[in-house]
Amino acid sequence: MLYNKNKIALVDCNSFYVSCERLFNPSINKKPVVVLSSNDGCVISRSTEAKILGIKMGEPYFKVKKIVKENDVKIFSTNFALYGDISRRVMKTLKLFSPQMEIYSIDEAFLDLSSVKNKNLLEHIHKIRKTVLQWTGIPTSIGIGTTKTLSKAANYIAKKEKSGVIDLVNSNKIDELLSKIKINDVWGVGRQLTKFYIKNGINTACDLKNMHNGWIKKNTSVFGSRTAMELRGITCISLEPHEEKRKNCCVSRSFGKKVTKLEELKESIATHCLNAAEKIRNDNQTVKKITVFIRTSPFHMGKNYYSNSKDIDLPIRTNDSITLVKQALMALESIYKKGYQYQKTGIIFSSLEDIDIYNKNLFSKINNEEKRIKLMKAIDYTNIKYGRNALSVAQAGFKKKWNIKRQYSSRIDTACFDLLPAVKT
DNA sequence: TCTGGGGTCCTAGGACCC
DNA sequence: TCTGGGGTCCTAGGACCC
Repeated sequence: MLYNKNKIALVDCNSFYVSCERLFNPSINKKPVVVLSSNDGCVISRSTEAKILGIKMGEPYFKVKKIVKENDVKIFSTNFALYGDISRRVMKTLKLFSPQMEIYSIDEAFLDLSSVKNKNLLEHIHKIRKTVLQWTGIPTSIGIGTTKTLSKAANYIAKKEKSGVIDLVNSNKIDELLSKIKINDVWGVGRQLTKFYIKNGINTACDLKNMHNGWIKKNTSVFGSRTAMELRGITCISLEPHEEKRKNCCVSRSFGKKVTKLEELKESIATHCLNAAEKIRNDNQTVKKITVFIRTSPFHMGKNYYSNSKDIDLPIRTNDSITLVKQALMALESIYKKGYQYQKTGIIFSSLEDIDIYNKNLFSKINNEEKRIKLMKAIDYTNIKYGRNALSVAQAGFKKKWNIKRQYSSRIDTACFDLLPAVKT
């Protein structure tokens, strides 16, 4: 086996959404803070202080209300405009340390640091951490290993260290450290695999690493053996520095309150459809298949539960909002049933392709196609300038009574002048 | 009363063909 | 009326991620 000389760092922002809110509100530093998901439904980011209080990730807000009240926990609704902007600043800073970088999520990136000498490695990652904090105000943890999975593991431990940094490349205690990671905390091991592994006596990352490869291959999918090999330092998941265009685009929302009327469902589907269409136009893509889905609350199964979806295979690829909304509403009407309390609707665009590939449509059914393309461009431009929904179609509704709850928003938008925080002098 | 949203990849099984 | 084997491609659904 070849000795793997890769050095992959995983930089992960600590309690990212909470850290973003703290940037503009220093009074909540060192206090318990949580950020809620859309519709103020679940806890999706917690400060260390909130974690200590026992608030779990993903827990519904109504279940932790008592803890929140008793401990004066600060609450925020999501503000993705803000988090996205801060994320871009963090990534831009990281890129200076390695052009070979893969943005893995809004708050994580893999960096290829193979060219850094071993003896300088630790110093180097401390410098990355310090720079990101200084330039963006966001605290991070950094783990480094010879594979992505090992860097994830290192990062997991780094999060608990005061230094915020763990180097598994130059470590002779890899097994010891991996023994501290429970099997369900290993990257790539989810609920199902955890159940299976524990049943077979594999309880930690170290157990999995030292398990016979033949056994893993036989009993799990390629996924399982890939993870185990990566823990041994054999690269199976390579770094992908080039951003790929998305292959699917989904826009869905839960309602702020239950909805029964077809008219209101129509408004929501039209709204989601417009947002999705804007997204794919922005990426210069067209769509071939759309799926519309509606459902009542899955948490009250059996009690008049209804969930259905409808696919429509478009005769011609398009990204024209008007055509797409029309199709989506037809799909909705075919699955709508009276008498249900709907909780969520959504739309999925799949088999997306680059627009250039199918630029010319011999059989286009849209009259004046050129004009329509110009119209879409005008809509997108106007909405960027004057805010989303400045220009819309009538089907999307005006009142949107069904719209989400967003009770605790910090209302900071770094791209909107009126919502910028003011500094008193 | 109140339970997020947006992705990717893998696999089994069906449809179809020779 | 009986009956084979092998291949490809597509899709739905599951598992996983943040």
